[in-house]
Amino acid sequence: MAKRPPGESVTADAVAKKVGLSRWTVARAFKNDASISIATRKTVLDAAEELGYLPDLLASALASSRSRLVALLIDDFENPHKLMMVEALTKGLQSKSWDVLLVNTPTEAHASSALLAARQRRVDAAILIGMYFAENEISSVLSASRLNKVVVFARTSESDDAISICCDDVLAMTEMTDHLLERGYRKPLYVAGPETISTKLMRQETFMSRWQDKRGVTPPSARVAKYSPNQAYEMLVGRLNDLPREELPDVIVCENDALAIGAIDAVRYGLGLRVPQDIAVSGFDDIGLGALPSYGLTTYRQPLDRMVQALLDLLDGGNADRGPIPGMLIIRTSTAQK
Amino acid sequence: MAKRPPGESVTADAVAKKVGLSRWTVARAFKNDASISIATRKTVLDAAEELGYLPDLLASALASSRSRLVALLIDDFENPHKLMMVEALTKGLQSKSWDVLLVNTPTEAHASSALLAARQRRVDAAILIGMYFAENEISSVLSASRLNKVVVFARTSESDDAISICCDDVLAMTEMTDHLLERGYRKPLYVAGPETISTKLMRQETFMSRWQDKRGVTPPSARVAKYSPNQAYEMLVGRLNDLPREELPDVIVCENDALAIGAIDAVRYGLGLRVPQDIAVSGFDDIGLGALPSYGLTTYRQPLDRMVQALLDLLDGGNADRGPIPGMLIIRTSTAQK
DNA sequence: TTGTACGCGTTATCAA
DNA sequence: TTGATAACGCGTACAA
Repeated sequence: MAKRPPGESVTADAVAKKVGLSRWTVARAFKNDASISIATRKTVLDAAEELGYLPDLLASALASSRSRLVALLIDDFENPHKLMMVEALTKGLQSKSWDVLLVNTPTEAHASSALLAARQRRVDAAILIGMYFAENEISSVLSASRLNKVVVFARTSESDDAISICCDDVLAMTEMTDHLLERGYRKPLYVAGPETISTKLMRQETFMSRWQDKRGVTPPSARVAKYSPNQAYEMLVGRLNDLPREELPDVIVCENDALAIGAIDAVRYGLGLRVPQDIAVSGFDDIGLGALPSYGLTTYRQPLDRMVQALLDLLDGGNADRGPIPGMLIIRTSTAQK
Repeated sequence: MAKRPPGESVTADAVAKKVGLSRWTVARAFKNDASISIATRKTVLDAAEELGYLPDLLASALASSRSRLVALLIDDFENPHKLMMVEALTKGLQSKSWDVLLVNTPTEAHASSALLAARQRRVDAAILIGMYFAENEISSVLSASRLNKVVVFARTSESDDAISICCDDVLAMTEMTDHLLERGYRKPLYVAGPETISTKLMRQETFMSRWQDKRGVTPPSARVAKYSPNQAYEMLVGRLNDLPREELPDVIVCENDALAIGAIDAVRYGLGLRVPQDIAVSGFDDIGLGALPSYGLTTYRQPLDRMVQALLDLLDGGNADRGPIPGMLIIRTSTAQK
């Protein structure tokens, strides 16, 4: 065995020896609901602090088969809203003593191997942050692995193996649509993101059917391959640039804020028009950039705090499947009265 | 011991039994540089695949005291450039079979306990992504823990316990300054971020002294408490709004792109002026948003790929401390000829 | 090239 | 409330 410099790798045995108790008593001092006298616990903890002892989570996981580690799979670092989610999730998880294994899964292939890698680390759960890829792929990996819990965050899930925690998109988009109708817009253009996701979000369907119900016509829509401002910009300029003024939409309804930011720039710098006077724009997610005075983006804020809380409840044994959670419509200047 | 459902927790022993070899031979089949015959390895790997066996990284780390896990400490999810770094780092690390423990450390206190938490997971290294907090704090924690390597990424480090991998800020800012001089700007305003970081970056010092050398005057500067567009926006509008036109700067030099985005919006929507015709703006980092036609931000791209490569070399035993790495000046429309 | 004790630091379970 | 035994799954060192 390699000799370690003294002072390194302080074990429970060392603490036990120091206080003249057994290793198991030391372990109990670090467990919240253990049967141990208050005095003993204090003795142990004091000695532990003095020696610089902290339980080894690897050994703990090995022995207990609970690692208190979760894998966070993310496939798109350019979408600011995903990062808000990562931030909220890490903060919430850490507050409950969960550690986070971050896995960058740019493609479906990565996602499968990522789940396997997570298994090798014995994570207690895997959390997919609104991912692009199809779920049948996931399911097959899951059935072959021993991942206890798989949570799809901020998206609905079709898989029985996965639990979904998400915002109530139908309610959200209904509110948004009603807001736009109330403001008097008549010629909307819906801008959707990647097909695989859009179909799961129910935003487009909700908007379309609600508008149809109220106004009797189904609005046109466009799609970009990625949730990126640049792609929305290019697509919209290409599509709208040659249109006569009267054929332009009076509001561009975007599936999320990343697209909406690109849409606002496209209207202003690509078409040379004003937002909202010539064309209004709405988004979804409430990213920080949209709150800047220059954008003043009307959007829908997802209930991140409650979603994170639901996740924590779920991880700690609760099976509180409360269904979709309502968020909040944020009205700013980008849909100001015409 | 709790009984596990059959099929779960396939161990090396199971594979060994199946192929009629010993457990240690199975382990060798999974080691790259092990002495094992090709035929045997194939036999073992085939059997492993069939059984769904993968080595348990926890047990492996416990036995070998190498976890192939690194902690990534990040304190600011709003700065897009940090996220570019997280993406590049995770991708690079994963490609070399490193797993990443993401630790959200909004405050200094969090950072200290985060390092302890990382120790509990036996990480092989901790990587600090351009953090706000002072390093003496870190050092004291380090000396008390057994963290092998601490890397300060994208910032210089004063601590002997930490290794720094960063862009050559002096070279970068010299190039930027010369570019602005060449374009004929005469009245710059420098916008700095939080003091604790700015002093480490050398960007402001370099700009100031270079400008002084060339033009004989030291430019004025302003500071915001956080690298956020909103704060830059507010600060600049407050400071410049009441100034007569002739006292306005002709170029706003920002310590990074987050500030520059806010500066551009401040000029356009807060002051009602044009960029770059009335006031030019420059940034640093080259975030995606700055490349949008509406911003066209002149900036300096950090050599992320090379920085990540340097980190990987470092982790795999190399001690290649190559010093700061040069990046690339990106000239766009925000500093177009007057 | 292959096989074997032993240890890594902890927890579950039972006994005292 | 405390102590003790037997795992958890694998790596190291050495022997065969």
